[in-house]
Amino acid sequence: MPQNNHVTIRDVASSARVSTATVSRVISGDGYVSSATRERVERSIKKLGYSPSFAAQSLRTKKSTVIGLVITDIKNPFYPELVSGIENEAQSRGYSLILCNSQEDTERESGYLDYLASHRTDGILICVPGMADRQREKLRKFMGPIVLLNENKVDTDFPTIAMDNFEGGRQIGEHLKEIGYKKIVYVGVEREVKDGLPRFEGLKKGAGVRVDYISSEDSVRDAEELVSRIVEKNKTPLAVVAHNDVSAIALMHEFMDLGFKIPEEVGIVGYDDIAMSALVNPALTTVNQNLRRLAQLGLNTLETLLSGEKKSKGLEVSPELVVRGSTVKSKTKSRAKAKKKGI
Amino acid sequence: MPQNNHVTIRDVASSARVSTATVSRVISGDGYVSSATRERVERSIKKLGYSPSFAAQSLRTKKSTVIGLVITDIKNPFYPELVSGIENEAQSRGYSLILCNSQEDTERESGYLDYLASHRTDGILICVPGMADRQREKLRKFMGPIVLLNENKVDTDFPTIAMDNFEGGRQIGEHLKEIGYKKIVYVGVEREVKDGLPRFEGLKKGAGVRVDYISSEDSVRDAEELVSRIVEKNKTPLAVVAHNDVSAIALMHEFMDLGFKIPEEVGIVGYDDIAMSALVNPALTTVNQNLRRLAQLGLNTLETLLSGEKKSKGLEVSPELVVRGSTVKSKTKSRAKAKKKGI
DNA sequence: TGTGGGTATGGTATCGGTTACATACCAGGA
DNA sequence: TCCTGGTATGTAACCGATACCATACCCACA
Repeated sequence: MPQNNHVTIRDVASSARVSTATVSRVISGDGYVSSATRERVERSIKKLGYSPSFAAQSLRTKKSTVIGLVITDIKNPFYPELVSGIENEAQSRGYSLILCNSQEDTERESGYLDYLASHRTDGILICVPGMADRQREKLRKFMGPIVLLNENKVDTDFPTIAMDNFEGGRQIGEHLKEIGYKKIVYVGVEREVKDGLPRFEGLKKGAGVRVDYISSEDSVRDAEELVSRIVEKNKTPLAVVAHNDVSAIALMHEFMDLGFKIPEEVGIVGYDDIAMSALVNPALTTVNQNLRRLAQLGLNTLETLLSGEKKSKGLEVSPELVVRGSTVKSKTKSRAKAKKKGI
Repeated sequence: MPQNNHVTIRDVASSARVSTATVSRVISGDGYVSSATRERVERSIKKLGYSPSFAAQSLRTKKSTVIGLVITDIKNPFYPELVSGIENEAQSRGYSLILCNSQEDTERESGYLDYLASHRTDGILICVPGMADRQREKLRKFMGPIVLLNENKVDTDFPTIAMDNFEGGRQIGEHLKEIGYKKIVYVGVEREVKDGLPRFEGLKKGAGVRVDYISSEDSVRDAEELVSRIVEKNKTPLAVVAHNDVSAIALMHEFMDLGFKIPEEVGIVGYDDIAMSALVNPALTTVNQNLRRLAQLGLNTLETLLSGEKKSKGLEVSPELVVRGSTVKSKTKSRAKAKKKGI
């Protein structure tokens, strides 16, 4: 690696025989600079490999063009999609992201908030259920806009972009009614009742048949037990609606292990539409939460708040059902394919 | 949100009736401060909600305690595991992470390197195959240690932590030999031949039977075509070894659609051991790359380089085979369970 | 010729910390 | 008594940018 001292704006200035002010004008692109000077400066910048110190810039301008994104756990397959959507949206608006994995840990949440504050992050996006409540104090002290993603708008003073969970549930319900399932079981995750309840309500509304509600702390770990509870109490055919795709996939796995036919005997529906859901067998019927839209609205809100306006709070994003093989038997692909390939 | 001006060290100093130097000593915890003064300062800090400006600190000290982590795409399920491992390791050593999604895009790679340079990031971890070559110039100019993760050590001047791909392939091979598959097909991803080739070689060595090599640009998108190529040229039983788990799951899906029995007729092996691999049906036999170890070694190397020592380069991490239902028929779980549950 | 506005550039205070150095007090040993 | 060294605190230069202000030139127009 190169020698110990960074190239500064002064090095560039003296190399191009101008003042630091002129170099600064060249970099920022506003103020008067003759084209001859500009070229000379740009050559020097390139020659020396200069890149301006973010610390100095942000100290002086009191802007960081960085926003914090707090999530629970990047290993939860829901988040990579969200992060990716937000990152693209942020980048296209000139912001970069500090990613904070709170890991469901109050200590870490609060540590990250200090961190974001000391970095003078321009704003914060939070997508951690319940965190706004827990960190009320710290958040109130933060100097800059805060937007909650996927949080219920009624619990909080902060602007929120909510997901329309009721509507997602309703779409699932209608779909299942159409197919003709007479019995539906909703499998919730206890920590996420706030999202789960409206989905459950929507589901009942859309399906118009009886819907049972069961839940556990960790529906993946407990998949075996949940499934045995379901099969003890119900006769097939029935539909199982899980709180998320990972859970749905685990449950589907268990049902298949027990010899149940999917979707004829047991229909499975997930939520989130993670990438993997299209790849499992049968592919999973699920609800796409429209994260791109969420990202756009989130950053829109953040930007309007940054520009000083008061934003009307409480936007909502509509999800969309994605129908796949776990509820609807796909045409016997093997035949179709065999023909196509001439086997 | 609070009023426009941040609390500075001067505000704290005047509130506690000491100089800024004393406040600084309290914060950093070194230098002489009487316990009475320390307490007074700490009370003021808490009262005012002060948190030191990272920009000012890092400008003055020329340290950022931030390291950059460059990956290709957080949506690739291999990465969340890696990111999470590295983040934990980094945090426990007092570093925080800037996550850079290069998206396979040379422009973005180079943009992120500028970004990391201007942030005066203390070091960079790169886990993007081939990037070190493409960005040779920029990397050479970067002032600080750079460690390549999962990159072949022979191609580069930078210290690397490699994954022992040959060994991973070998373990798969031995496992398949033990089961008795006489025919094996390796499905590679063109962009990742550098990892794929040693795995293929290890596979041949371990299996001791014929192994075909086919590949495509995107083995998920092309799963249908790949599978039809495989079934045209081979008779069952055969084993298919994919370059990664996502690809393996997609291929397995296709085989099942065509009516093949897994694992009796077609055995499937993946690579990476992503979380989903344990949840699909049948669960996927795969290779765990021991990312925690990778994270530890990566940060060890970075830290020794930061402390000025020259590190002997070229460490390697050994992977471990994880055997599941896609190659070995699990005991008829349904029976066992039915009994256990008294059904 | 004088004035004014557009263009081009330089000087320098400033952002908020850290740290070298200076100062001052106090206790204990020579 | 004086000196020494540990403890405690303050003063101010400095890190590397930005941006306000000043300066100066040129040209057009009154």
